[in-house]
Amino acid sequence: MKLTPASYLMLGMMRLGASSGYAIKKAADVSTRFFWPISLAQVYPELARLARNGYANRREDPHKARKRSFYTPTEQGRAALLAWLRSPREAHTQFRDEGILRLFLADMLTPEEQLELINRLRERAHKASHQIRDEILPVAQTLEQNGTRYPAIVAELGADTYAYVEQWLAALHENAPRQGD
Amino acid sequence: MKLTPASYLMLGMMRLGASSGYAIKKAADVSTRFFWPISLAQVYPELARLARNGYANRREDPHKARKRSFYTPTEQGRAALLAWLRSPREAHTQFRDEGILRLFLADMLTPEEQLELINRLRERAHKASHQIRDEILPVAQTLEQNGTRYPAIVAELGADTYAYVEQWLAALHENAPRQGD
DNA sequence: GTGCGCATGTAAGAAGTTACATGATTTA
DNA sequence: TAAATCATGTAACTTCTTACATGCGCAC
Repeated sequence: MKLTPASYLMLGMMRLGASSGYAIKKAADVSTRFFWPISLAQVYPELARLARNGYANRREDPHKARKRSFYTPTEQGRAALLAWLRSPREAHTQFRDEGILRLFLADMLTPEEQLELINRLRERAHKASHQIRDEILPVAQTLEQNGTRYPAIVAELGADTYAYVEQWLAALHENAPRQGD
Repeated sequence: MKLTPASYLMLGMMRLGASSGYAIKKAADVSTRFFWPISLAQVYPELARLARNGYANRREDPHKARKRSFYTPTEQGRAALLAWLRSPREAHTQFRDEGILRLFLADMLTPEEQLELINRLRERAHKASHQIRDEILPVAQTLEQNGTRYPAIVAELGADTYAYVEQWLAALHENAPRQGD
């Protein structure tokens, strides 16, 4: 059975204290959303798959009509997570951004439209940076109190990088290429 | 018929002078690869779809045994591309990065392993920045000579952003969080 | 008692990838 | 003449998304 980055994300979230599918999804929404978003329709089947293959224990809450399941990594699950973290295997990355694609083709627009587009992209970077600082970093900082530091580091990296892009686009807007430059 | 960002990418590449499926793929590899990669198995069916629906003209090279097709955008295709460029519709973005996901969960590693991981990510950013400068920017700069400026702007943005991340990770490596900080 | 957040799942489909299959043309 | 590159396409598969369906529990 092949584990994907989403599998490791989920095993990692279990280790950070999220034990139900719903909780894992909520946790991802306030932490990994900017570099590895997941959807509920992924989470439930993948949890079942992890349990079926010995990477997670499933424990059901019996005293409710509607059953709820709690998951914890097995020894095998913890070992697999650690092995992946240590593995030098080429990291899967995919970055797709329709906004940058528009900018790439912006020569077809009028100079005013070009400035508008640059401005929209700048605002988008601003918003991303602030969302990370306001919604994601505070959660990471509570984790920091019991010694889990990297979620906050990653959040800072994200917020700083978007702030850098924002500033870069602001400078481009100032000195935007004009006819005859 | 719904046009996707990949459709617009392909219409845009046609306008920049790439007229065959193969040429479009090659052009994307030295330009949009970092923010909208495409594969040949996407390109050919999508070109057929664009032609079938009136967004592109297909012209076949007849004097060869193995047929080659050249595409140009129709009036409808050019209009659709322009409308999309101007549209304020929310840009589709997806950023998935297994390396950052590893960093997010790096608290499970030993301090030495953490430094190694940071270093690998730093090197990766270094490589990306240089690939853009060495392989993508020069091509964009030849386009600049006939007034097409934005490909070079986008390449600069990419190279600078990766250089910023590289530098950020180098600083993290210097001041890496240690037991007892 | 109604709406919202918690909670679990399935179904259908979009988008993209890798591998396969084929053949032409160029260059060392 | 062999290898690399140009060139076009299909098949099978993976991953992920949206929409659907269901129901609990609490707060107002």
